Amino acid sequence: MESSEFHAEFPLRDYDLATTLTSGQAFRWKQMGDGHEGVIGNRWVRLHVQENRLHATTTAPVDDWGWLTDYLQLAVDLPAVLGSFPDDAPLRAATTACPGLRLLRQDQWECLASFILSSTKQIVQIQQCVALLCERFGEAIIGPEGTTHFAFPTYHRLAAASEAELRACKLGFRAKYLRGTAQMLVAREVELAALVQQTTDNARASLMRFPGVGRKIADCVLLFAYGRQDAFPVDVWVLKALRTLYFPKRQPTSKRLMHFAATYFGPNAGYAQQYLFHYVRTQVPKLRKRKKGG
DNA sequence: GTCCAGGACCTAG
DNA sequence: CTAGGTCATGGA
Repeated sequence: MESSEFHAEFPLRDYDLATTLTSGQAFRWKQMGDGHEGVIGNRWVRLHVQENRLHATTTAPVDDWGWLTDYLQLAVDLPAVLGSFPDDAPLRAATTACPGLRLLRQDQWECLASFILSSTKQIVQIQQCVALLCERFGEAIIGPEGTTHFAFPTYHRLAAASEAELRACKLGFRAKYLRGTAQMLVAREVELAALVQQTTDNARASLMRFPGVGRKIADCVLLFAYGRQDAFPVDVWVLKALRTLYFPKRQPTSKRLMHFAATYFGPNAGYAQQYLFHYVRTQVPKLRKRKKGG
């Protein structure tokens, strides 16, 4: 049986797709040749950019591409976002270093589950864990030429898995957190869809009821899945960015740093955070190597 | 071998 | 309230 492919094109402006897909907010994208392949919901998709046009290919018929344009947030006016940032040297450097870096709008459950896995793990390890979870617990999806891919597992499926099965996906101590969260969702103790109507503070408090979800992971989910662009996740990299770029001499307490982060960056603080995160993670190590080698 | 990774949680002071 | 230990696992 011959497999069919379905194609669409979209104009792209101010959008670095490769950097965005691999910037540590989503964990299922693989660079393949001149494009990226991944799974959104229960669709396999290949994306590739040519001359300011996005070419998308899937293996299931599509009558409405909203699932893709929404995921990629193609309608966001990036210059307007950058224009809302405070005008300071660190952000000028960060936005210059990676033009076109964007925030995605991901599935709420997948994002929550992925970031429960993320604690004290490197991005490559998170990708490994997510891939294992999908292979072992996700629904099969038919890709191009009969290849098999997997959707992200439902919380019903993960709630039914044993802790040992989850640990076999290299989750370590995070296994019981993921299982506990899945079970709370099955029991409807928290409804992810209902958080859309809540204020950011209330939604954050609801997310932090899940085991393994503290302030940082809650903010990641608010930012990457709920579009709360004022959410400002502070991980070890962002902490390093704040300390070295904004307070190189002083050594503020972490409480004061958090207060600075929560009040300084404005309505699109989450975007600023993503630029700072990517900047210190990619540029600062280079500067170190130069110093060491030269 | 050592340090560290998109932390959370528990305990002790 | 803050500080420190613990939890797994693998990359650099």
